[in-house]
Amino acid sequence: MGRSSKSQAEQNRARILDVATGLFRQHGVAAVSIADVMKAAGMTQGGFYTHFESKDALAAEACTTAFVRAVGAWKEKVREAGDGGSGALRDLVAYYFAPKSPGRNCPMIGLGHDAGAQTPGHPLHVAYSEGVRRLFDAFSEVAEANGNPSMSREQTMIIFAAMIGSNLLARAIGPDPWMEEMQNLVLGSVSKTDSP
Amino acid sequence: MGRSSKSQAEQNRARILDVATGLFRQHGVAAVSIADVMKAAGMTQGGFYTHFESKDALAAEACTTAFVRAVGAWKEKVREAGDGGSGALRDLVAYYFAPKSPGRNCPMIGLGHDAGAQTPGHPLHVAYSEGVRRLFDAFSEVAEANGNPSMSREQTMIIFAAMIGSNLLARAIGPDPWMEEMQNLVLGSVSKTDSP
DNA sequence: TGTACATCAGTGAACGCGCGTTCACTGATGTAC
DNA sequence: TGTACATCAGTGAACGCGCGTTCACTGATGTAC
Repeated sequence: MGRSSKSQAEQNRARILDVATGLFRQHGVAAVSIADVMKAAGMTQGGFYTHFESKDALAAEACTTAFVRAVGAWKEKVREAGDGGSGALRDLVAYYFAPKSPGRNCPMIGLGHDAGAQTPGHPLHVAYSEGVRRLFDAFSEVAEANGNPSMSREQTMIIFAAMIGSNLLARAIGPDPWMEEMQNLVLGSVSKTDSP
Repeated sequence: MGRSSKSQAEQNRARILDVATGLFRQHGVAAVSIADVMKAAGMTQGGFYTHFESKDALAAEACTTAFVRAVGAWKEKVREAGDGGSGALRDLVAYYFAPKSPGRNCPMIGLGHDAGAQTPGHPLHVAYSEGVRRLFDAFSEVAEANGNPSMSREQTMIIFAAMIGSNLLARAIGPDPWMEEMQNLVLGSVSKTDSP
């Protein structure tokens, strides 16, 4: 196999990034090797460095991609729920809790450890911090447009944090009635603020 | 240096476990090597296997130790706050958020990724799951004894989850005004349920 | 449009390195008499 | 209580392995005429 065409190469780069984004969300950056990524992308590992300078560079780009996708998925869910419907936030939280393909796991949880291991200013750390902000902004926007004036910034932040915390435990512990109860209670706390 | 006395060996084993527990809480199991642990314990790496069967076995034991210590620290904080004082839960949450020595980081966050990577039934996974339950029980006990009948199981679980979620983000992002705001709001939500 | 050649995306073996673990060895400890 | 010897906690070098990265090579792609 010789040189690929320019468009084929672009496609290959996109595929590496796509596959890496999913694997990193599922296992974290440190637990996934370049060989894993390239194998999943259907190439040999040597070709990696044609497209990315280093694993670090890929991690940062994949982190950005993961958050962009998560924000996109959230906004689409809200659109599906209908404009300004008062249950939009509840639907969003339910979607967040719903079992998804492993590559669509919450990037705040999947990449949190790797981001925290970097010094501030490191590209992965920056990508993560900005990603979290964008996810919260999307969440907050839905909470505000929820047609419910009593949904304070405080409530929004607490539910956001509770959603993440319960999902962290659920992912670590696995299927468990107690974890389901916790998620249901968090979900229920959204509904409570729904009626004016 | 030849053979150590029986009591010295016991002390050394305890020291390895102690040091490993701290390092694992801070960095996670996967990011810490046996050489790191033994160096921190003041020994060479070969001696490790006199005391533990494998890194896996150490990880499980250190996980148990981490949660036992966390539960102990929580109970002591509550004792310091005074018996049944209505602000005990708030003090506990404030303590949870307070910056601590890295080896005292929340084990639910520090070990969550490693525990989640194991199959159910794996010693580390079991130790983690049981540890989380015990930490929640300790939290719940304080919430119930808080002298406040309006602190429902729902509120208890949500605050517990929110506490974990906001701390996960805070650890990943680092010092940040927005993160402080989030923690203050979570902390504030405890106070709100304090007065009957 | 054809031909000759430079480019470079991708291959696959190799690099140095750090990992978890093993092992021959040491000498102080614990024991038998 | 002393002496002779077996035990075994701890040392430090080595093991195989997988990691991130490099590199000589390949041959289809893109370009110059």
